[in-house]
Amino acid sequence: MAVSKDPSVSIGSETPAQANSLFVTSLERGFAVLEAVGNERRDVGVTEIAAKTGLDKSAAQRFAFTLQALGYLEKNPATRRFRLSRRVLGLAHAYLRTDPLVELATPYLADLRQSCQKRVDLSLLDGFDIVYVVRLQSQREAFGATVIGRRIPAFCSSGGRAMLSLLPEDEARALVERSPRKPLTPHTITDVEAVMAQIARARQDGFAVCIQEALMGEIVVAAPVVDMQGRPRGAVHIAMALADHDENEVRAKFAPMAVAAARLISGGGY
Amino acid sequence: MAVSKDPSVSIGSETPAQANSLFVTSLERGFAVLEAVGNERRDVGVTEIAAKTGLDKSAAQRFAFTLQALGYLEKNPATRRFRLSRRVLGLAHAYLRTDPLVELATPYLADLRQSCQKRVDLSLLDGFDIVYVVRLQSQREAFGATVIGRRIPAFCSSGGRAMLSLLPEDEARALVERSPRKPLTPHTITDVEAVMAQIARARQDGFAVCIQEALMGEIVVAAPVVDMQGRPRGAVHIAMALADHDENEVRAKFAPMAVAAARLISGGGY
DNA sequence: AAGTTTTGTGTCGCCAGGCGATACTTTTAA
DNA sequence: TTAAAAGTATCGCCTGGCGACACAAAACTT
Repeated sequence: MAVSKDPSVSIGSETPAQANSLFVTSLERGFAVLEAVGNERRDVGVTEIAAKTGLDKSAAQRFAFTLQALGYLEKNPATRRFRLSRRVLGLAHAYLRTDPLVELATPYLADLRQSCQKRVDLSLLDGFDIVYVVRLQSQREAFGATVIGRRIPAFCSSGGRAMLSLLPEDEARALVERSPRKPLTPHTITDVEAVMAQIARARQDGFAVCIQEALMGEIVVAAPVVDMQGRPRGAVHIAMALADHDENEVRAKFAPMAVAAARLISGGGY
Repeated sequence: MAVSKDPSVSIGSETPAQANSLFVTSLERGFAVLEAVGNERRDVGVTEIAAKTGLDKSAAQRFAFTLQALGYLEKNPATRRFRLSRRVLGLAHAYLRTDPLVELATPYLADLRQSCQKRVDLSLLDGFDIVYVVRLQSQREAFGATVIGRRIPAFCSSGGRAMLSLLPEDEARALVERSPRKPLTPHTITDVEAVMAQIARARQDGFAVCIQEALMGEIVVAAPVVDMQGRPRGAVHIAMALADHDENEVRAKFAPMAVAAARLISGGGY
């Protein structure tokens, strides 16, 4: 689920902050089970769930059973192991229908995709990562299905840097410093100062460009979407193959398109 | 969340079946709250959550608080009301990365989109509905963002009819009869016999065509994906504007492409 | 502006829902 | 065949969560 090593779904060490009396532990445990299952590509059994969540076997059994009864998990009758059910897509759909920024941005993104003929994404900042919330594929990209919900570290994504460039310098720096900066490709810039320089450049330009930092062969330009107070709310990405377009062309031709779209969305009254 | 009126998230009438001692009620309640919030476009407060779920105000408060603490709900500090958080996308992403059919189908769908230059979808059957799990947009469609997770009644969708055509006649009929058959457009066929006739035709043809039954101006052809036992596992859709293509062209040109793709996916060892 | 209603927040004692140890059954591995 | 491991079922204890109530803060009304 997480892009990095997966910061343990475990319950073991009681989340200290939420010792609040309103906190319903069972719910937390249920979600821990759900995420534990979701983190594995293969089906997982109750023993393994118990191990991954820190719950004992009985609890794992009960929560898995309940999630299955609710339709969020499916049980393979043959192996008696669990996997996520299509049902979880319902929540994502509800979110996408609900979020005002998504609703507002979608038509502008469609126009942008139409005019640039490249892959267009909308991402949001969430903790150390950006999350893709909308993806409009380009005509010919064969790879990557719909990566809705995918998370990428903000420090090495164009969208992340675009958004960070609008935060106060110290906030941005703090986030970069505290972020696990595991390189995603050989080209990922991980040095704090170097990343901050990229962010500074983005602040000047009004957009950020990343070259093969998240995915080999890919160049991405992103412009930030802001709310009425000027704080970053998201980012518009245009992504393409480095084989087809060099940095100069991206900055000269595509960056202004991303900026224009982001500005339209920002001004849309969100 | 549901496409129809929304069959009440309510807890009130204890789900009788799941009186099993393994069933963890708190989890069910938590999800009821989550879905109650997701069903509304606007933010909802604890009182309203209580009303919609049948929980009392205290319970609604506790679950909403907990879901917020877990990151699945966001609280607007101004209105003190809740909405779904982007966090729910994580589950969808995990599902899409996990499901073997999705993984298997994606490259074939990309090829199909490439060759037909239309919108291509993959759907699964779930209860009375089909659920869209993959969508590859066409080049110029301006509408509809990523409708991952959207549900459409099976009886009036091409994918649904394609899948139903491979079920035993009585099973298919039972599903159609018991399904709420509220028309989505003036062209939606709701008469059971008429729907069964469409399904019979699909059985013969190996694909189903729907014309403006789910969305005005849209014509869709779908072919079923089957598992090793020949039971339907999903459907490949090709959708386009009725303004651009008539039924004859769709049947002659696009149907074979959908069938071929579905067959490749079916044979992919799922 | 004062009153009135509605909605969100905080508290607390009671008790049933859930916890987890244990035992049983089935499957997988050796 | 045997053994180890994983899934399933049971059950008494006890604590987590339930829900009635009171309080505070908005949001309407007049």
